Amino acid sequence: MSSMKEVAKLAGVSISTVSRVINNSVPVEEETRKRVEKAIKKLNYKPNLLAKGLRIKSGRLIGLVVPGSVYNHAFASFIDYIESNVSNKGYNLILGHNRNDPDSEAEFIDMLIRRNVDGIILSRVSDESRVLRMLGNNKIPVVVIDRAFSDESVPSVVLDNYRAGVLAAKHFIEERHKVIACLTGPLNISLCRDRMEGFRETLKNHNIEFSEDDIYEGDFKYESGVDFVKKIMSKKKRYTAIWAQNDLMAIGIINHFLKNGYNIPKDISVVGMDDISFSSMMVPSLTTVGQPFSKMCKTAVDVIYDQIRGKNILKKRFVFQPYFVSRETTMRIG
Amino acid sequence: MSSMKEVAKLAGVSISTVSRVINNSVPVEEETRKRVEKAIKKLNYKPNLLAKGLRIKSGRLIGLVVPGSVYNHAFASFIDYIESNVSNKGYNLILGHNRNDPDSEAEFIDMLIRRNVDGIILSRVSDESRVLRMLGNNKIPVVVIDRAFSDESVPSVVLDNYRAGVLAAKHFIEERHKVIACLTGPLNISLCRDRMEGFRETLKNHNIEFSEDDIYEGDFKYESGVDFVKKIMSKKKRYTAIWAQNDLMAIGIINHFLKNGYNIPKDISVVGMDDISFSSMMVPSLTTVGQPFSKMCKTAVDVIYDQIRGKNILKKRFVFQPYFVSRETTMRIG
DNA sequence: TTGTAAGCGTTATCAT
DNA sequence: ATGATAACGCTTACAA
Repeated sequence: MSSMKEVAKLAGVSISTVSRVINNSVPVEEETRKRVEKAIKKLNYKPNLLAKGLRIKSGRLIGLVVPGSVYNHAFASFIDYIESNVSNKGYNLILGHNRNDPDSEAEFIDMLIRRNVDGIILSRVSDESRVLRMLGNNKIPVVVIDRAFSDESVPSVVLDNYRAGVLAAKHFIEERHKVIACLTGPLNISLCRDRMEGFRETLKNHNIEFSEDDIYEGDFKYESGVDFVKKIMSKKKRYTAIWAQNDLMAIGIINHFLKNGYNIPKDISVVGMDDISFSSMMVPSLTTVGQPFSKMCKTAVDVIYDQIRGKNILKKRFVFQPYFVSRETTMRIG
Repeated sequence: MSSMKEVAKLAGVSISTVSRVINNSVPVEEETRKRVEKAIKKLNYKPNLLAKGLRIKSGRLIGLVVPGSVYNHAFASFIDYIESNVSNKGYNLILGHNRNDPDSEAEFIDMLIRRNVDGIILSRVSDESRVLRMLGNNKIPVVVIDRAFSDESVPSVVLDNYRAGVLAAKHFIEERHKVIACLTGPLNISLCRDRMEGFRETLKNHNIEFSEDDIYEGDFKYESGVDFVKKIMSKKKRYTAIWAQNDLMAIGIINHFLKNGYNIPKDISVVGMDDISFSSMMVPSLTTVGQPFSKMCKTAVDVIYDQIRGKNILKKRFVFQPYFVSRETTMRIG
């Protein structure tokens, strides 16, 4: 790699002139500019980003923390969308999985700070308060995606999870279901409770019986859909409709029913959530509550970008609406 | 962020002593070390990685280039596994998608070089020769995963794709199939041709008729499985077994058959390839030829790591064996 | 318009 | 064993 010095020498100018040509910050005489540009081309010179970053205190880097799991397809799209948007803005993405280990998560965030990252996108950190503490002194732009921080000073990009529950419930109501169950995600996660609330209240408003006994707590994994089916098959109550709070669990539910000779949707209707790519790639295809991942990721990056450029983020919480996709795993009763 | 200077001042030593304590390169008196360490802790000092990287010419960063696509689940696991291994070795991962655009790919690799990355992992670059040219001058450790470079000087981690074809064919032979088709990936990709060869030759050795007419070229996407079924349904020839060169296409095939009232595997056996997580999460579960992604990714990172440490990579090509997973989309004839 | 020089936060060479 | 100091490659006052 050639350096500015070499370019300067070849062009017969000082290194600051080279810098000026590159950043065209200050006017440079046309003739010298040409000379410098020729030298740059000849040496195939590209500014070193570490040196630049050290000097201007910006690594031109954005960090993304995701909960590490191959099995959560939703996060695969997150990474994809975020990377696209980040690179569109001329930044690079530095990726870190927090495998639900607060220590390695902290270590990663530490690294980010030490790299003079220009922004950090957090999705599902394992220890919110610790992260906040780490970020406290350094005024690095941050945005939380998918799960809001309780600390309202950090901007977040979230789904209207309550509304997701409403959409799922409404669908069941329209299709005249009366005996309904819900398989939630971990209930210590507030978005799961929000989804639950929307679901519960909508059913209640329509005078459909739905109690604590009809709520089952899962962990967002496929297996927990399977386990759930085993559990309810051993009970006397026969549900006609089930909402799983993510597609993976819904798929587990459907598959285990199918394996046991049930017909979906004739015997039982199932709705998922997320609208991952596989939900339309199965038979029967999955009816689900979708999240506008692509838009959410774009917004997350925009929020970081605005902060970088010193714009005041007025809105602290960017709420997106879920959409309902009616496919083949649900049908009308009777 | 505090700097060495501040630590030095607080500890009452010179900044070089601080550096020595941190890197314990040179012996430092126990008493001063303690003092310095106390200062470090007190200031919560962490070395700036840009400054360090600039000085020692190592960004402690490894770049990963993947073909950008949400829909290829296999690459989601790639990213996951690579990140784990990279971070285990104390490096960070900087991620870039090459959306089949040689220019943005080149730009990304350029960035990597300018960041003093310590290694680059390439999977499916769109323009091999260009990448090689870019890397030519800079002796950055490189490894190619999933697809070997024709230039044998670059180490690669690959699957024995020929063997994958053999495994698929063998299974069909054992199950007494005679009328067999294959849906390949893009045939300009050599690994697709390798898979094809293993498949074809094995069938030939067992005197099973299999001609060019039974080979269909797909593009690794779900839709191409669907299209394939449409195509063969309009022909007179009735296949009893199909090998798709990846799971996504296999799933497309199966689903379209199911939608048209066929029974899988009774009417037709289907084998996929990759063993993505969803292949075991469907009904019927997918019989497939698996790739040991986890091991391959670990090896790729190890190969980079060895190069970084100056070890001579003797073997230039690390070949992994596929494994066969017999599940529910295939059955014996008659 | 251009050049000189200081400084970003390290490491490494040289004295001491 | 420790401290000055140059250097890594860049940006940016300040001077000219």
